Amino acid sequence: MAGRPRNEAQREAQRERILSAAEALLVSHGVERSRLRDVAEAAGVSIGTVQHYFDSRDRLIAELFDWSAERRLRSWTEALPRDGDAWSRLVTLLYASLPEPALSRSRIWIEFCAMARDDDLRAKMDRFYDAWRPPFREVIEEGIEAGVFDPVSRVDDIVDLFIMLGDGASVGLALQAPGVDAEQLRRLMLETARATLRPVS
Amino acid sequence: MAGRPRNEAQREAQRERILSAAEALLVSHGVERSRLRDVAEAAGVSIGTVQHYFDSRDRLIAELFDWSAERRLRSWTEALPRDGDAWSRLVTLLYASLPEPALSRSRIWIEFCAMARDDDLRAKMDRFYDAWRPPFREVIEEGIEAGVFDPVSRVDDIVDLFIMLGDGASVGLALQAPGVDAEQLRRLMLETARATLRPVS
Amino acid sequence: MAGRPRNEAQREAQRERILSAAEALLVSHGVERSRLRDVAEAAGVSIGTVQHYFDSRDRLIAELFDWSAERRLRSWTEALPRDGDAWSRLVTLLYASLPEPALSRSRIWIEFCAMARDDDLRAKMDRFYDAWRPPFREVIEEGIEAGVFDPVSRVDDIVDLFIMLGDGASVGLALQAPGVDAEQLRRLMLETARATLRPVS
Amino acid sequence: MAGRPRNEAQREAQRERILSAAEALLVSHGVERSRLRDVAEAAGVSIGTVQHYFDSRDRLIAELFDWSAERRLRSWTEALPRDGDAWSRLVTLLYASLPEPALSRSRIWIEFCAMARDDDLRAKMDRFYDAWRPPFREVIEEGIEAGVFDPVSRVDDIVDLFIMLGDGASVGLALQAPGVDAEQLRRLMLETARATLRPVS
DNA sequence: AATGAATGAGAATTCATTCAT
DNA sequence: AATGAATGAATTCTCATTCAT
Repeated sequence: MAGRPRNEAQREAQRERILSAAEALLVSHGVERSRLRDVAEAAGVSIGTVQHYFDSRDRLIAELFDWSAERRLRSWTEALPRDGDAWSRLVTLLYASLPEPALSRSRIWIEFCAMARDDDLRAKMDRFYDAWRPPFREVIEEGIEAGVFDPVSRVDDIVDLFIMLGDGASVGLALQAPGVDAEQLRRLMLETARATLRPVS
Repeated sequence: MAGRPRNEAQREAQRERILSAAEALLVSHGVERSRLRDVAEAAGVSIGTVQHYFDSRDRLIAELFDWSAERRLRSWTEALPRDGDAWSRLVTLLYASLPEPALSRSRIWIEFCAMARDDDLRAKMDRFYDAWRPPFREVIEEGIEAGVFDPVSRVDDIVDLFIMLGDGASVGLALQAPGVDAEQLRRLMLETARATLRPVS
Repeated sequence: MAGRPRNEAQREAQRERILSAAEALLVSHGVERSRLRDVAEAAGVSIGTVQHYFDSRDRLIAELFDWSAERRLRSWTEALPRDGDAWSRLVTLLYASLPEPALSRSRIWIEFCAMARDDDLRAKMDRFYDAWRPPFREVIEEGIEAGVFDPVSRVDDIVDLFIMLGDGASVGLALQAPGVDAEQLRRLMLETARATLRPVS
Repeated sequence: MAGRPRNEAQREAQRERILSAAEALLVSHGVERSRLRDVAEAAGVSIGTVQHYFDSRDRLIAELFDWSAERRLRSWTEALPRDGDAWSRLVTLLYASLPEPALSRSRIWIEFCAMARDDDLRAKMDRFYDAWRPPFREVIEEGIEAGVFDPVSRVDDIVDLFIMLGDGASVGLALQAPGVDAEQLRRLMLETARATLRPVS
């Protein structure tokens, strides 16, 4: 069947459709078990179309990572509160850093971490990893300046601690480990923040 | 070359040899990139021999996980200090829970987490995940009883926090994220432990 | 060489081409000796193409049986004479039930019988086996009503007798047993029919 | 484990044990699906032992055919009645030619027929096929001389007809075709014999 | 633009055979 | 005599990629 000429918006919609189908597939079957053929089927297009849009499987995966990571980061930064006191803003940040609500978030994240052995993807991951730091740092430093935080250690360490907690939460969720759920994770984060930043009540 | 009958010990040695070679391979190339052929070559046997011992690639991977997980756990529990005060023992535990010394250890661990999609492997992972809790709990409770710990929250939460930190560290190491290294991780763990358990100096 | 989109008819033609090549191969070499590679070569396509159309070797064999059995049955029922007296029509039926003209036909037939161990194929065979009965029964009953047949036993038994003769003929032909050939088989069938139906001259 | 020296009888017993296990396997899984390994397991010996006794898989199959065919023929000839009138002796022969009682008899027979494409086995099968003729011929000719049979056609044709019926019965039984069972087959044989030999009552 | 038939390289799997013990 | 570890050739299976339509 001959294709119809598409304007930019239609092209983009088609791309998103394929990416979205691919992401769902990666979550449930993993990267290596997701064949181009399945992606095409799930997206309701032909294999040829997938390759028309993404050239090769490797590029599809790479673009999927970008798309996925960017979406996650954006949805996080959009959640950044502009007002309120430092503590309440930090809590919002912490909660938003949990790979919630969908379990799929943690799965895909872990999957990408596992793939990050080739330098190309790892460099991307690093940049992504790094992007989490500034917002945390800002709100903490603000709290310190405002005199409401009394951190037990260096700010940088506390920032990295929060990020590690987010990653650890991803692992726990992806494993669906017994006793690990969203509520518990939120509690752990809160308690850790309280213990390390010692906010004045 | 034809095989010779082997006794049980020799059989087991051969199995270990293959598992060991396979682990090294998985660590450096990842699960999906490790072909049977490479495993055989690395172990210095034929592909047929690998399959003689493990039936299929899938089984090899599965058994490798068991073997790997068990070894990691054992090496951790063997590191459990029998004497000393609660704090120094806890520190030993925390340091030992880092997927050190080989950075590669975290890689394979994350890889296995990513694979834990099917219930079979996930159940195994869960049990493994669970095995980390008791030692932490014991030493913390001991410290409390001895009056040297003054925890800021429930013991169970602190235990899970430490485990999450270990997982988060694995992710950070696997990604070789900038600024993340063994020393920093040890520092973070120590500070977190200090902040949440408030050991009496 | 890349494939081109094909319409339904072309697809079917390609399928038939492969099936036909496969049948010829199975006839001459047997099921187990016919490798996918040979089928592909005989059909003038690549192995991948065979698997594109039939998924797996097992499915190819299964579909080949369906295709083969249906063709044999159809060619038989198409040979059913519409006019003439009961006796001459019966003779036509009997002759047509011989796995002639190709001796090879009996080979593949016996091969399929031998494979009919699993219930799936056996059920198919049963249905196929059963399909031979009605035409025989009809012509015999017609002859009885017309008063030209005077059977020595129940019609159903005679029908099954003819079918068994057909199968026995297949075996004899497949074995190329000494003294067994198409002409002798036709004679045997005729004499048996005459002895059991006692047609009025 | 070192083998014990065996006397001739023990050797033969071991052979029979393997052959017997192999036969059962062929019946249930077919020749091609029966691996040496399964035979060994079924016989309770090692693969090496099977090959010690039969050299190669092909020889095992070949010897299995001999053993199986000879056993079937012997059990048939042993059933040959020495006394009684021609008709009752013929009936005994006919019944004994059915691959009864075990369904496995027909299965293995069909299996061997299917294999008989290489000349070596086919020659053996032919000789085996031929062996059925003399006993039938003798009893029929004796009946004719005694004036109790009045055959509708040449004796040779009637003999071959009976043999074909036996083969057809094997096929029907092997397929477990609906309506085909031992009793029906006996009835069909009897009626056919009566119709073609016209015994004087 | 879209399709999917065709390909073939790469990987896993099967299994009879060899032979040291 | 008996074993079964080790092998490797033969085969099937997987799947991204190419490209004519």
